[in-house]
Amino acid sequence: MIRKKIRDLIDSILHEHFSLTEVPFYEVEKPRKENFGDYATNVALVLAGRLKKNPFEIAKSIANFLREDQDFEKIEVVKPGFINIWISLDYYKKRLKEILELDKNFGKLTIGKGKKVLVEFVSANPTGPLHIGHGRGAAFGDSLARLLAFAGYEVVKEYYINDRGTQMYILGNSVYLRAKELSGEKVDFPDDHYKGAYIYDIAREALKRYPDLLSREEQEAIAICKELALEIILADIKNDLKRFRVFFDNWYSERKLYERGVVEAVIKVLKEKGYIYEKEGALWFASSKFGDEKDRVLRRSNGEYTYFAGDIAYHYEKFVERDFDIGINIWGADHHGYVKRMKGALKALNIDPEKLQVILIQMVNLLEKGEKKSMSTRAGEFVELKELLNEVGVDPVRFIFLSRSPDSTIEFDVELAKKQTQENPVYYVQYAHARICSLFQKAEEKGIKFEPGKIQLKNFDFAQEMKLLKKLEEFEDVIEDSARTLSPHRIYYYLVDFASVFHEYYTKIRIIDENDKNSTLARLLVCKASQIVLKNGLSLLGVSAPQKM
RNA sequence: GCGCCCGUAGCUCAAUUGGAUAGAGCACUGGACUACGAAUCCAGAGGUUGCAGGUUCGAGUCCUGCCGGGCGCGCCA
Repeated sequence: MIRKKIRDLIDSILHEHFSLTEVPFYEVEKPRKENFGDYATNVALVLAGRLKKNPFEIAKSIANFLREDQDFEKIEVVKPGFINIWISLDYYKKRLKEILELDKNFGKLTIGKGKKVLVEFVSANPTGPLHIGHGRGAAFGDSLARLLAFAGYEVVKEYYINDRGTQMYILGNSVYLRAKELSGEKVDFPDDHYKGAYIYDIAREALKRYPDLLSREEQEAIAICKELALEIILADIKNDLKRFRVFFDNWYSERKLYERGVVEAVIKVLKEKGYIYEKEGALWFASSKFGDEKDRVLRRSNGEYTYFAGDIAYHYEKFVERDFDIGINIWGADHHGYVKRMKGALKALNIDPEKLQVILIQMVNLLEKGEKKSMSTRAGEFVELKELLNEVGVDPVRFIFLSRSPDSTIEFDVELAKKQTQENPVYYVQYAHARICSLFQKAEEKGIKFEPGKIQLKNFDFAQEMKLLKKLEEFEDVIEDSARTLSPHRIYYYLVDFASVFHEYYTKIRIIDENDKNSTLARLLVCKASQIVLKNGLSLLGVSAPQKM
């Protein structure tokens, strides 16, 4: 964490020698160009205005203090007032051994300070199998959760199940109607019902389990169908997620929220605050007082609560009863209009809306034979996640989904994804890991004992290894930045970059040289550290790091 | 009409959150295996960051206005 060290050092210089009590935000970054140093800072430029001094002079003065530290090889002051810093080889050597000692824990940070974070994601309605859009949300949420835990947050992963309400009823009725159809009855299948083929499967199962289904009273039969559908679909969803290496700590039932009376209780709280009123037989929440465009219905005139009512109760529990410091909701971008009312509800309940961070994930567009396909669960038109996993595999799918910022729409060309397995960047990164594994096997075969603690680094100059050493050092910074900006895709780019540096090194340098065991061991040390970084990085994305491939 | 997101190389996307000469992969052209894995490497070509203004030491990034695309605007979830 040399970057943090630089920042701490500059902070203390500013306190001591510039008598600044509060330090404004400035950058300590890895410059794009090598000739601008290993790290660079714009601190002098930021301070120029405040101190009313020439930034170049400020930079020179700060640089002089920095030069006293052993870990820096060289410090330069350039043009408008950038300070460019080169790190000493001794520092990197020291770090190499630390990486090996930390192993699985290398990259772990404490910036989360143990804050309790609830990451809620997928939460797809249990009205049909997961499609690839859900897959993106699943990969993202899961990876983000891993990342935050690694960064020192206490993370809980949760799936909110909408197991009640209108859509569930429609699901039950869809199954019921299909069951009738299967028994030879002619039915009018409404357009707003679920048309997927899986409904027939569930209907068949219903008829099998309840042979007298159709002779029962209609509402009772529909209720039976609903429960069965919920059970089967939820099991299917859980199964897909498990296969996709996505595991939840909690499956949070909306229905149980009602059974515990939370919804009623929260509405009562809102009523006492005067934000609830009745109009046209419905119960309304005055969300427009809190930034929403208009007021929203909580209980419809037919007595049914809306989804929103349950969601308010759910979030109330999250922040009040369950005491989470941060709630991160990962929603499809089509739900963006929902954010304002949700935050409005939090404000009304005296909960800081900043505690809730909603990440909107853009759509996955399906391109099949050059044509865009609409994806609707209701119409039964979608590519299922399991189908994609069958054809492409878990690792590539996760890797592709995590390669983009949530803000950007993914154009998913199904044919290309199926065909492209060999050229997928995931193999590029995994290959680097497998190569290292095979190196160690080779070394063992040749009788080279790798004992990190005993390796002598004094006579090895690391000239060829510098690029790798610098890249290794970056890992923790990447974790920090990814966690701060909630951007797992940054890890993706780092890993591809890292693999590239490693492949280049591997091609250029003969690592195992039986005639020079000392140098061989020094090089193997760098390889071991690289292996650790690749493995830890891939694991944050939920992608495997194979020994062989 | 209003709101959110996007517009960067032929295609798919990055860009350290306002930093220095905008980078990768795919595709294309040419090269590298009698040595640890060629699922690799090296080199080349490819750009007025949608357009026009503005803010400042400095803009792909922030502000305003256009243009184009996606999504949403229910007593559905």
